[in-house]
Amino acid sequence: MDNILKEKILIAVRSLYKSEIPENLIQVQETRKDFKGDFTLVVFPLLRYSKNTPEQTGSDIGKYLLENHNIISDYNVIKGFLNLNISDSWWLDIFKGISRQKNQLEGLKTHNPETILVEYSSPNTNKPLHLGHIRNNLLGFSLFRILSVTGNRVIKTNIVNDRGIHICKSMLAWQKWGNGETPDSAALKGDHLVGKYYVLFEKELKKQAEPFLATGMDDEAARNSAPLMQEAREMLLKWESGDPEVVGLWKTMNGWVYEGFDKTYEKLGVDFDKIYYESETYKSGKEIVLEALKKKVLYQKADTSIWADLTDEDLDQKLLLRSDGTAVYMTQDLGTACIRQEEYGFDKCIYVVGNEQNYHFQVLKAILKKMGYNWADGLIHFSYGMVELPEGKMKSREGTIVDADDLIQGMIDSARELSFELGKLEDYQEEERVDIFRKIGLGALKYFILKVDPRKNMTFNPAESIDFNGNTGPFIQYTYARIRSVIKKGEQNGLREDPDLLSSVKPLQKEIELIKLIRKFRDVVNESASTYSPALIANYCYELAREYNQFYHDHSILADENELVRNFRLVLSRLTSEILNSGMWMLGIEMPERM
RNA sequence: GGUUCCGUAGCUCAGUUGGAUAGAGCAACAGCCUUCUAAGCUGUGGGUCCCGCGUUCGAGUCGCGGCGGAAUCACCA
Repeated sequence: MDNILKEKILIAVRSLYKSEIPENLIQVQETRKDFKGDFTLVVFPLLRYSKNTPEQTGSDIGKYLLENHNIISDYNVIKGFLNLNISDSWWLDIFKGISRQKNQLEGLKTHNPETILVEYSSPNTNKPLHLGHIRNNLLGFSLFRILSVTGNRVIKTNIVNDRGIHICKSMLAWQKWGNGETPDSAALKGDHLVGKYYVLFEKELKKQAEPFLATGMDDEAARNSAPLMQEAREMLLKWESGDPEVVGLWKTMNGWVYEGFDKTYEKLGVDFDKIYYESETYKSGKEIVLEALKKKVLYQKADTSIWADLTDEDLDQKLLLRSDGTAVYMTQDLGTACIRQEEYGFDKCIYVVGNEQNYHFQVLKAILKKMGYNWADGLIHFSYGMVELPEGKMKSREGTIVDADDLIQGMIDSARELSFELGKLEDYQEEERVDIFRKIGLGALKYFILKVDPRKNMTFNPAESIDFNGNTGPFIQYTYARIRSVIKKGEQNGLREDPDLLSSVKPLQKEIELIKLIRKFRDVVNESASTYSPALIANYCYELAREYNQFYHDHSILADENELVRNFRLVLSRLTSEILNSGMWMLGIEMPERM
């Protein structure tokens, strides 16, 4: 549409001013709400060809277009802006085209399909998931849906950080003070039980570190001097050498954690096609590093540690293997990337990882390229912002971590309370209500997080509950439920859509506004796919729902006396509901039929 | 200190490749349910778009310099 219009304008100005005007000077945008018109041509760039005032240039072009194209029904000029009205029949043609689509996701698969891995979640196995992980999971899953819809082969992967000193801390605390406690005996989710021992470890460690602190040691050194810390390190060494007892405990406790994680993932509605474990991938990272050392891409220091020199790329030197031969974080990421390229031959691998690791991924890519892996160009760090509290970062030591399970349950409970206050769903079975409250509570949570530009840090205030009114998930769900209700009622009264009745309608302004928005859906999805931004879809859905609610408020759908109007509004409503449903689906948000 | 990111209404956030008088929601206040779901709709108040300079016909948007905040610069992950 915009392109068709642009083309017509280009031809018009070229013939008016008899010169080869470059295409990029034709700037068409949607007309602002407070002016009359549908699209606006900015005429300033054309003045050097028209050699005339902005006003005169605008009306010359407007007059030409009005005379030569029946798409244009009217125009007006204000300062250097030519506002064009599109004829009703054109809007209706577009509308009819969209109404014939089987579903609103049809026809989005336009660009060349790629194989894309999306890595997200990536938890540590020593504590439960928190709000930061929720943002990560929702973004990753939504990206998967958006990229799939636009025609790519997308593989969801998760890499679990299941080894290292932090895991040993929980293990050691459990061993010392756990008395054989299990998730069953404690009636606690496995990840929370393990997290409890991690916290206990830190608490005991702090106690033990105090005497050292008193001698004037700094915090770090004091903690390292505590016997508990030394025990934890011994345990890590035992784990790395395969000590059966330690490995056994490690397996048991990680198993508890996975059971707990699975429940949280299920609640969030996210899943994975392939899960990697660092305990399995770090070895191949070592091999790759040793190989690269042979090829002299890397170098070895006197203490036998191995390094990459990236100083000529304005990056530092980076350690890849310690002098004792053990791997660091970067090592395993190198290994994992190579394994993934072998297994999937991906075009892109998108890492959904917080912006605190920007440097890490810059280095990761640089090292792989230095090693000669050209596919490393396809590594993309999807760097999202932190979730912060009003007073700053969440800190486990200060107990300000917002737990994922608690938050989810709290949202579902709030949905129930609000529904009760409003006197909704009273005639429903408890089973059905539970399902609806879950959809609404999670809808509110997910939308709250996904509507924000992923790159930016965002604030969550635990003291203020997440809203269910205004620019929220439930607002959009509510709009959807109302439409569904209208359609069902129409069906009961024998009202069915009739495509043949669409041509002779005279749409009202509000209805045209809706058609414009409906038309825009496809562009928004493509834009969100190319910029990796679910937020665009979220904000679009809100805009559409708001526009529809105004229409719904002002006009009757089923009770209008004109059959043509009833039919038209029914189709308009149906399309709106389908697009809201599709849009929210891409955000991983489910829509209730009633609420 | 170096690098990167951020700074828009009291609060949380939008703001397309630079375009007209910078928008929503929350909170506050005032209205609208005998009618398809009021988790809705309408209205009022609320702004030095951090500051300055520059580029441009035109800057919240681009460039430079400040100020403020965050992250990172580990033989942690």
